[in-house]
Amino acid sequence: MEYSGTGDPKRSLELLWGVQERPRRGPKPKLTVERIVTTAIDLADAAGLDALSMRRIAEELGVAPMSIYTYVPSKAELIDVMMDRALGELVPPDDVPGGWRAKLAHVARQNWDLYHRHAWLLEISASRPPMGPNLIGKYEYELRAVDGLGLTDVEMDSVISLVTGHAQSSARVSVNAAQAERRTGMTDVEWWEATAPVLDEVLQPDAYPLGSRVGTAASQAYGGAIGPEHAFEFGLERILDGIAVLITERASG
Amino acid sequence: MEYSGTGDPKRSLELLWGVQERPRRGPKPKLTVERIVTTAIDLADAAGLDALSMRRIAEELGVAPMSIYTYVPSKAELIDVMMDRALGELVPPDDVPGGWRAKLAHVARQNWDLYHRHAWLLEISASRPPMGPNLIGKYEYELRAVDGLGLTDVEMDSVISLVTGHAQSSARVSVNAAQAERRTGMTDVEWWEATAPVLDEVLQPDAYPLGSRVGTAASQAYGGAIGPEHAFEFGLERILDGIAVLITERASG
DNA sequence: GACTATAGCGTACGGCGTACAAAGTTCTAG
DNA sequence: CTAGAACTTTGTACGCCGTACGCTATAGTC
Repeated sequence: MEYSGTGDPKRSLELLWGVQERPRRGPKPKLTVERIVTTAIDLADAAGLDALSMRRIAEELGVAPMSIYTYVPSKAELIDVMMDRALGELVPPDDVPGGWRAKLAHVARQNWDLYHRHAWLLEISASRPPMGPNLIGKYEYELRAVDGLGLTDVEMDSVISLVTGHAQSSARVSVNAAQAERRTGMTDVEWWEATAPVLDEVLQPDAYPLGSRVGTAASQAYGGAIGPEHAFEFGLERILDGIAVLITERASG
Repeated sequence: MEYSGTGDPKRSLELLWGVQERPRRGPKPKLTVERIVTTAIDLADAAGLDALSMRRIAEELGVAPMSIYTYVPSKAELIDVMMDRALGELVPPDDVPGGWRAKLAHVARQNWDLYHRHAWLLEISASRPPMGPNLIGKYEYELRAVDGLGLTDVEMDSVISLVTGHAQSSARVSVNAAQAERRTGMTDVEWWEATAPVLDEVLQPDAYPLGSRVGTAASQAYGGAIGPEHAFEFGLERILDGIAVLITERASG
């Protein structure tokens, strides 16, 4: 597990906002923070955060491992910058036609997509969020989706957290499922074929009637890759319905 | 990041269900899987999954590191067993008075509490779930909370995923916030005092009007430890409202 | 008493992040 | 034009990690 926000806040922020002034002496730098971040994101996209090592980044850049530390205080700060960079890919909901509901759905799907493009975002434990331009911008335009509906400020914040949290947790399931095969070298079918017989030996017949019935139905209806996406859309509809109830209450009460 | 379900499924299941037959020869084992799992859970509770190493467990048990591998094929399987064991602490919703709504709320809060007691559960990437008695039991009794309401099997599954997913994602925020101080050696106040001035220098005034207003309101209303819990309860209410809409549809349609 | 299955463990390998100090490079001050 | 300061690059080393391998000691079976 990698942790964000463990470094010196001042140094982190300078990095995130790119406010380091050009030094006036010394040899020309071979690299830039930009190039390091781009390389690191590519590596993490391809192989996950576990496979992202300072040595590996350096190798990719044709440089000694320790050279990276001239540009970035530690791996934690690098990951902060990677994260903020990735958030810059999100498309704000402002131009989405339709009311709050369509805009919130757009926000959720943008987040869902982003986690699939950069699955390593799900491996970061953001104790203290990297306060970069893109994170702050994200918060701002996501809030605009629910502005002017009669919700309190605190409710607006809660609604955004709920919707983005749902996107994150659904994406986690989806991404894990997609990665399981690569990681274990075993397809879902192979895994189940190895698991089911042993499970049958150990399970009392009809000990779990509901679980067997529902589990079978669910896996048959949306077996494989469609399952998590369906769960995401299903949950999103319920959540938006629930938010609609709140908005109606506030409007009529 | 630690991964579950990466080992041989057959061996994993034998471990989870405790069906290894007692060997008939050789020296008396010093340890049991039980003791190893208990020790590992205690260590993980205290210091997180990162600090849980085979060497550390062995030290705690007064044994050489490699001895653990007599009982457990690898760290991945050990974590599978730890996870299933932890799930055994959950209290089923059957005896909760009230209808589906009270029962689902109970399920959500049980999950929320569990993640706080065993924060390391959030660090496990469960690509293939450990099919132990407690995981299977959990699915069964959670489904009972929404049985007989006119929902399809697939909908029942989706509802449970939604509720437990919300508990997990809210707990993740809460746990991260609680751990941030220990991890960084810096309180929230100190962190913000170091962050805010640098941020002010770099931010255009009024560039983010909504974000500033709402962010301030949210952090003042539920500053510190209450924030995540409020977000959890808020989200739970919205989700249950949304599920109510679905149930009403199914009943009337 | 011989055989064998099993438990326990010492050693070693290849990975990680990064502290530290030495060496090389470029600019500035005098 | 030169000396030294500021800066970049890098080699080495430390202490962690999971665990493969093979040896030794032990306990049950024939």
